[in-house]
Amino acid sequence: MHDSMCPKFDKAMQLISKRWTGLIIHQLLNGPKRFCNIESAMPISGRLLSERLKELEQERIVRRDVYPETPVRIEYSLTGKGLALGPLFKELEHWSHEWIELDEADFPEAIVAEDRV
Amino acid sequence: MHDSMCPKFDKAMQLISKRWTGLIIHQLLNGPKRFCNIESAMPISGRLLSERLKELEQERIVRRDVYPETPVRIEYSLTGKGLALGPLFKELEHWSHEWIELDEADFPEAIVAEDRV
DNA sequence: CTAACAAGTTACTTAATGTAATCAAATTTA
DNA sequence: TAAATTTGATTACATTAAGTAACTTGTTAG
Repeated sequence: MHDSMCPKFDKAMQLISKRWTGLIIHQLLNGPKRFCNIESAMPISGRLLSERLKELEQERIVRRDVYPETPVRIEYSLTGKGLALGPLFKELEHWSHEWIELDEADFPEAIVAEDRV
Repeated sequence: MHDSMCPKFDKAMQLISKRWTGLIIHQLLNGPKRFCNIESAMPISGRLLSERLKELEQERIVRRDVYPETPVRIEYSLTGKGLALGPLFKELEHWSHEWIELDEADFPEAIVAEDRV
């Protein structure tokens, strides 16, 4: 009978627990970024980055500013709502450094013998 | 070139941003729970709950205790690693109450006229 | 014997994600 | 003038993850 005692918390959880959303917000906590900056900062595809940014814009977590230079420059930045997530990500950083231990499988681009066969 | 500057943070994000994982941990922060308790506390299927609990057990975030009563009772609880996520969820609760505003679509089981046709 | 309960598992459908090619606009370059 | 670049996307298609419902195992109550 899933009571979901708090719909606000549920919605926040839905937002955060959508793939890539957290990493995108974390990137923008370091200041405004352009599409290609975010794309090259994590292994996300253009398709999903575009989709996620649109969702975050609709939630008023991210703002999209168009600079009609040449070539056009579009900057993504956090709104107040987005910036307010800063402490949460600081907390996740803290937890990860205290409790996560890495094994070989956690190094995403490890160069091992097999790669050079 | 996704540098992923911190593999520990990346892994923490992967854990948290997997569907249901956050809600399961949040449930267990209120004390040990059995399979059917968790299942009925959120709209997750037995299939996925079983899968997620196994993953969390492997990450040593959740502990599984078997009580050979009749019928058998199995209790899931948080380890120290899991309990250490408490502040993070407190922070998410805080953020959600400050910034999330609900519209009709966010009430999961709203009873509207159409349901009674 | 039949039903019920807890904690799953299996088979199958649907939705989300990954991959790669392509697009439009405005220049630069050849 | 035609081809090539650059940015911020979008489309088509393959793969993976998630949702749904029926079934399993072991035990006990009726």
